[in-house]
Amino acid sequence: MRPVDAAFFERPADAVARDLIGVGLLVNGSGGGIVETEAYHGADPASHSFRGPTKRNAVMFGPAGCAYVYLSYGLHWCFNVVCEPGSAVLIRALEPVAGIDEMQARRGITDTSKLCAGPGRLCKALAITGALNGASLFDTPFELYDLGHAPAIRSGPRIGLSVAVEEALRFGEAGSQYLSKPF
DNA sequence: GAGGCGATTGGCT
DNA sequence: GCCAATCGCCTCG
Repeated sequence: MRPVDAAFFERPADAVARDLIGVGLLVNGSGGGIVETEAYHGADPASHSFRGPTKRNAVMFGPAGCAYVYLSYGLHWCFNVVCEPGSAVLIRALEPVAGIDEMQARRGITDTSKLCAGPGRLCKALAITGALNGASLFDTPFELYDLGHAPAIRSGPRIGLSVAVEEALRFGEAGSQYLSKPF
């Protein structure tokens, strides 16, 4: 598997999104394997960066490999990784591996197939908030690791958008039971 | 300075 | 399947 270093993220968001499937992500020791992502590129009408830098999306124009965390619908955090300037990958779902007890307690449920199945759920399970906006994924509390296997990848249209719905920029592990929605 | 809306979720019909 | 919750950001006047 390709090493997950700074150069890994300094690429177009769709390539990073595809290659992140099967990569392990931990926050303060809890997390698991990434099974679902979405790419948001700079010329993308659905991307926060589409109209240029603003206070909220400033991180998207900063260094690759940093976290872009924003509040959605006034109550859910969404976790992205910055790629090329103005682009990012939304982490939508994880297969729980480590710190499962902690994640179950934070979510208030025990069903592991729904623990991290969706961007808002994932952030709640891993305790990701706006406090981590701009933080590097190569520094604590983050940890990236190689799961050591290359899963079969599926792609399809992104979820929850009103524009650019036709582009197949959602990626996921084929047949995973931990997806927010099946492909 | 005010109004509208969103990369969602969980609960109720 | 539908709808409310809830607030920061963006657009417009």
